[in-house]
This record gives sequence, structure tokens and C-alpha cells, in this order.
Amino acid sequence: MPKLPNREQLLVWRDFIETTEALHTRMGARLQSDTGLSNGDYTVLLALSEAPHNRVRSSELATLVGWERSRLSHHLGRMEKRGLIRREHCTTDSRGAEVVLSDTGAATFHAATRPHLRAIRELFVDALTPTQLAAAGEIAAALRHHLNPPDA
Amino acid sequence: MPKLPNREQLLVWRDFIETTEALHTRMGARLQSDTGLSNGDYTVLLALSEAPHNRVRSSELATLVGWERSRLSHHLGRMEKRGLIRREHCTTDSRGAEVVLSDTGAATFHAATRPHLRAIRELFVDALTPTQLAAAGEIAAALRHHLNPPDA
DNA sequence: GCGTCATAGTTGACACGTCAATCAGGAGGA
DNA sequence: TCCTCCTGATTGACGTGTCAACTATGACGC
Repeated sequence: MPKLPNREQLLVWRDFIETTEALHTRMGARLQSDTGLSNGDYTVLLALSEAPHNRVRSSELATLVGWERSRLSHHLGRMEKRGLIRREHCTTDSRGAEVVLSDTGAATFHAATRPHLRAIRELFVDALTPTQLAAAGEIAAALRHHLNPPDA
Repeated sequence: MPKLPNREQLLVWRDFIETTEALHTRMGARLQSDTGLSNGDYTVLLALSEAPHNRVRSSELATLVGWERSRLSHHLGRMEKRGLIRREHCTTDSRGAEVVLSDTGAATFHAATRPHLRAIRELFVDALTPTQLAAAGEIAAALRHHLNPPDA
């Protein structure tokens, strides 16, 4: 007979999952209205801007941002249509694609950084005490470790 | 000059938001394969099953689950097509609609409860120490309070 | 009754995410 | 070479979520 969560644990679960979802949504709306980018756009642009020569193999990009390849492919299609990135053939592996940050993409990302950091400060950091912030980091680490056990 | 988060705070932010998103996704996949319901389906069915006579005004349901009315309307349309709920005209307000849990919906929800609770236990509760679980509750409360200030 | 405004709910367009299927190209062995 | 298997990436179908526009009805003041 499997153990089931008790009433109090259930309340924490509901509160936690609903609040984090709301936080994600709110941050997305904020980013959208401040900068015209979605959460996904920002994630991709951030990873690209940190890569050498602003250029990454598609599958490696998927690993960097932690997305499935199909999701990334769809998203890159939308971003390419808006001129934020380009896709080029990979010279060393004809199957592969390289994703390149465009000038427009770099400029957009640069302009978006400050407003986004400000939003993180306002919606997340300012809501928590230093102790709570540290605890949030530990909780995230524990959850992540539990979801993706390193032994596998 | 607005305060911006420092490096450490940013790391906590990224870890926190990505992990909670992954948790949400994982729970959705688990619920889907265990019971054929999505996260949204379960939320709606739970609210309906707790309502008197398994019947709620649409806008009240939106408040209960914390969704925008448009989102709820779309979701109810999909659930109605699958026979999980019905929509009936409201007798006291001709504009309104009442959402009713169908027998199919009730049975499906009932069958889904245990697997879902088990998943909550396994993916969330079991990942955290009692101290961390309590901290998660406090963090959620602080974030929620900050997002929706009661004075407004 | 009649304007005016607010409220209940739906709709359409479009962005986002998942899944399964598909296609093309490398890698290795008989 | 040819066959088989694996991998990189895209596609199509469909469920989900947001926003803005829209319909229809109630509520209030005159």
C-alpha cells in the first residue's frame, strides 16, 4: 500500500505549484510587455549570447536550455521568422544545423536584459527574505536532484 | 537607479523557475499517462467535485481555480466534448452558465485521485525534508502575497 | 421606457508544448 | 558495397494559454 500525502502536505503542494505557475505567467507577461520577447525567446537568446561566436549546434542548444529537440525546433522556427536568429547548415555534420544569433537578436536581447533583471528583482527577490531565498535555492536543488537522479 | 539582482540571486532564480517548470511538466505527463487527464482537467474536476451538487457558475469556477474566464471557457469546451462536464443555462441570470460535473467526469476524477496523490508524494513530498517542505509553503505564501497584494 | 455602463461568457487568431512519425545522413559490421 | 542501426533535426496534429474583440444581458439613473 503506497503512502499518500496527508492533508497538510497536500495544501503545501497546491499552494506551491499554483504560485510558481502564476509567477511564471506573470514574468512572461512582464517580459512580453517590457521587451516584446517571451520567456522562451529570452532563454534561447541568453544561451546564444553566452556561446562562443554566438553560434551553437541545435542539439547542444536543446541541452543547454533543457528542452526537447522538437520544442526547440518549433520555437526556432518562430524566432527565425521574426529575424532574431538564423539557421545554417553545419559543415562538419551534414545532418546538423547551427543556430546563429542575428544582429537584430543581439540588439533585442541587449535591450531586454535590464528590464528583465528588474522584473526578477521585483517579482521574486524582493518577495523573499534572504533566508527564504536561500531555502528556495535548496528546495530547487532537491527537487531537481529528485526528478533527474544522477545515477541512470 | 533601480536595484538589480546580484549573481547569486540570479542563479537561485534560474534554478528555481526552471525546476518548478520541470516539476509541473513532469506531473502533467504522469497524470496524463496514469489517468488520461491533464493538469487543467484535474483542477477543474477537483473544484467541481467539491462544489455543492457538483455544480458551479462559470465565473465562480474561474475564481476558484484562479484562471481567466477565456481560458476556462476554452478548457470547458474541450472537456465538454469529451463528456467530462456539461454546461447548462443559469436560471437566475440569463447571461450566465452553470458548469455541471457529469457521471463520466465524476467517475474519471474518482479513478484519478489515488494515482495523482501518489505522484504528488513521489515527485514532491518525497524529494524534500520536512523542514524544506515547510519552507516551500512559506515561500509560496510570500510569493503569492507579493504577486497579489491584498490592499488593492 | 431608454441611454449608459458594467458583467457573463464566447470566439478567433495566434503563440506555445508534446507526441509520434518522418527524413536524411553518419557509423559499423558482414 | 550493402545492410542495419543510431542520431540530428523537422514536421503535422492536436491540446493548451493569452489577448482582444464581440454578443447578450443585467443594473442604474433619468
